[in-house]
Amino acid sequence: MKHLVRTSKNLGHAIREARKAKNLTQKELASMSGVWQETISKIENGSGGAKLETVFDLIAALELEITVTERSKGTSDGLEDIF
Amino acid sequence: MKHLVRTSKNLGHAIREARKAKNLTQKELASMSGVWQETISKIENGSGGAKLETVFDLIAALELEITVTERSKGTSDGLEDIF
DNA sequence: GAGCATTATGATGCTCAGATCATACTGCGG
DNA sequence: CCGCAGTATGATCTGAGCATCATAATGCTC
Repeated sequence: MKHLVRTSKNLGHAIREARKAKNLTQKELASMSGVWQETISKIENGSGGAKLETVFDLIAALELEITVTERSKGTSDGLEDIF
Repeated sequence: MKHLVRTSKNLGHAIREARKAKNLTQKELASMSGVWQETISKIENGSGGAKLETVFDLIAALELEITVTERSKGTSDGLEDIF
């Protein structure tokens, strides 16, 4: 699954889905990533600007990857899961 | 061009390239995005965890998009510009 | 190399994220 | 219901990002 991310909320959503897909609890992710469970909760709910570093820690622990590309002009090129 | 991003430094690099590709100065980007030129400089040089919001502001102004996907197991699937 | 444009660095004050602990809320199984 | 696992919320404190201004360093062009 591919997540187009434009806001903190989007990112939080993507992270939550990835975590659930791996059947991890916030607490487990916390000990894996070094980020506190409380902080993960806030980030997943998109509660305001987290720090980049923190997000990268989570991304790494969840074995996700982030790519930056030029915005596809034709709105959606079809398959992304935009939310 | 597609940038695989794992660290703040990567992101900064991607942002700088995108800015240059659009022939914008940091100052111009600053007034477009509402982020200070000094802050842009720091972010482009990957000087520590910027805030997500700030980065999203730049991403939006540069008409880039961020996608989050599962990490491709087979190292590189070939074409990304990893740095 | 002078001079201007661009980018980097330094200092300060405010604001807020994150660490930390405690606790409240929300399912869900029994 | 009750209790437990999971998640969210609240408070405090510390540290760091960002706005802001000033200035230094760098890069170009002539």
